[in-house]
Amino acid sequence: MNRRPHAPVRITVDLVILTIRADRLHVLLVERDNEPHQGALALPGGFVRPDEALEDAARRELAEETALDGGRMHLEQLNAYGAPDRDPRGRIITVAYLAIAPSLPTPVAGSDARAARWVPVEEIEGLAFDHDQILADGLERARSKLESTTLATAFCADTFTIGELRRVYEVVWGIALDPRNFNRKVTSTDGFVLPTGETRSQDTGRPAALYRRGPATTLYPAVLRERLNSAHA
Amino acid sequence: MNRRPHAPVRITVDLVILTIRADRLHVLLVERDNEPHQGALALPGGFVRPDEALEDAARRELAEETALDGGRMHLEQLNAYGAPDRDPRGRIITVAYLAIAPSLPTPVAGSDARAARWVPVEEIEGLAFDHDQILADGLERARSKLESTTLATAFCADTFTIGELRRVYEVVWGIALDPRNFNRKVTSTDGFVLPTGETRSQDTGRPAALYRRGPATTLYPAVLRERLNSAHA
DNA sequence: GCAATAGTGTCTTTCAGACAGTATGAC
DNA sequence: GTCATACTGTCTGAAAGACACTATTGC
Repeated sequence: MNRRPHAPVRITVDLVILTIRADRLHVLLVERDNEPHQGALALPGGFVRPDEALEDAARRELAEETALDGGRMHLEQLNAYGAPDRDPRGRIITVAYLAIAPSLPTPVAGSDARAARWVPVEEIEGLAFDHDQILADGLERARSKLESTTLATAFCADTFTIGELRRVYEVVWGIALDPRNFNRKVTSTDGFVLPTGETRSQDTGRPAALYRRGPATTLYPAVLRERLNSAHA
Repeated sequence: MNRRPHAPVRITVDLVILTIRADRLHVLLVERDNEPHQGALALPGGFVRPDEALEDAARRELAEETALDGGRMHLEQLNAYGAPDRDPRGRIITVAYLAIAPSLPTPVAGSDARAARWVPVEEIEGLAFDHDQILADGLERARSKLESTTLATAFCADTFTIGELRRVYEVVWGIALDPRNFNRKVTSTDGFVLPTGETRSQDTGRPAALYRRGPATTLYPAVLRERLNSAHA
């Protein structure tokens, strides 16, 4: 029935690495310096080594690209993409991963031989291969998981203010949230954030209390996004 | 840097096919008749053909295994599993899919050369390869998506009663739900179910109104499971 | 003083959860 | 009639959303 039932293919991992810079959601992109799609922007990634687990390959690429301690960063598998014609070099299946990086005090640059740079997500179009689709899936995953998990804290440094956490939600969702209701919601959700007892002065206004991540991973009740559900005829 | 950067691997799709039979959640398993794991139970699956998209391969296997019209069944990608030692035959990466089949009036049996059979999920242990993990991930995905999507209707026939839909939730979640509150919730959620105007008599009791799937795919507000969140220290 | 942000309190509405009571069939 | 299930209505408490108000800083 099968012509070549054990058709050999090659496997890559591609990374959707998200961070927030200057109140905008950015993704790390590389400029391709080889064919195919030479010169086009693409998600960072690379081939999986023969005896390497998929997540190990993703974490290796993550460390190479961001020059950060990838081991402490949030990393989760997104999806596998395997359309037969997705890469002109042959059958290449990619397993995409979503990574969340904290806002970096020092801008990361030139960490790798390749020219990697942070690009605001709303300015992105026409990525190489099917990377537009992968990016869209990564964004949707991140937006969705903000609701029901503590993923938002992965965008923050070790300690953060409630205002910074709120800005994560606002930037990733692209909507404004009521600061007062958000404050009540976050501090009353058991295990979401823990007060450190310290405060931090801003440019202006009252200094904000500092928090660190709590032990919770899922949120109940969830932080709700909006009522734009598809529930109508 | 890489020893063999383009290491060839083989790709399979494995299927977690869920259905409800006699008020119990079942998954379709096959008995392996080849090494490795000969004689052990495993998820149905097979190699992806050279020019076949991943989802096409999954739908093909689904149709082969269930002898049903796989085209109308719910099918979604679950995860990729690629531990280097997950298959003793070499580097084999599997992309798992979750399929939901309606309760079948006629028991499906002997649809394929292989001995496939429905097994209640609570009786399953010791599947071949890493299929215990894949099954666990599939169950968790299904349980989670019952909350926020209309996935539950995929377990039902074209027309169904609210009681049948409630039994889907109860069986998949393994908890009891209040029939009266469930009824109010489902019928007041816009686009979830549409009344057909017809009724169906049961063995006993008042005949129930029949509904069909509505246009909604996501539910807002969600149908909540329970408060056993991990939000405590 | 003003501007800006942090944080508290209060009211309203929505909705989950509990449960009384009625409706309609089979026997 | 009894029994079983379908369905409606009502009450309560939890939590989201709106928003007035106070607190603490830099200027």
